[in-house]
Amino acid sequence: MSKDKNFYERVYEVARQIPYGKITSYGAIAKAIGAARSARMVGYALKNSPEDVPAHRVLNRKGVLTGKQHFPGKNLMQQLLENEGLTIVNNQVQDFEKHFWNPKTSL
DNA sequence: TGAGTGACTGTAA
DNA sequence: CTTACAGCCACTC
Repeated sequence: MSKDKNFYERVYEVARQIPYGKITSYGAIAKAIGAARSARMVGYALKNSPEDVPAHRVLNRKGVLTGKQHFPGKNLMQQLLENEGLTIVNNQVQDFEKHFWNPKTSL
């Protein structure tokens, strides 16, 4: 059981706010919840994320699908992103900054 | 209780 | 430009 379950829920809450066709980074979410240095934990939390959380829209700061291997199937994450109008080459999103969505901006 | 781990990030070479 | 290293926090065993 987690002591700071609130941390996870914060991550989910922000992740759910990611608009369709947009993407963000782990660090961005971490900052949004006030845990800028816990970007790694964001990814860890997303690993346990419920289905209503679009974890596939969360990438690392380079725009690489680092968590692709954690999704069911082999390239589900990429397919989901491509389905949202994004272009992915070599596990990396093209025009990452262009589609980047800052959680703090939405707050 | 302590050590190990990770869907990361920023800085250095 | 790319590659390497260290710092970071929360979680698991």
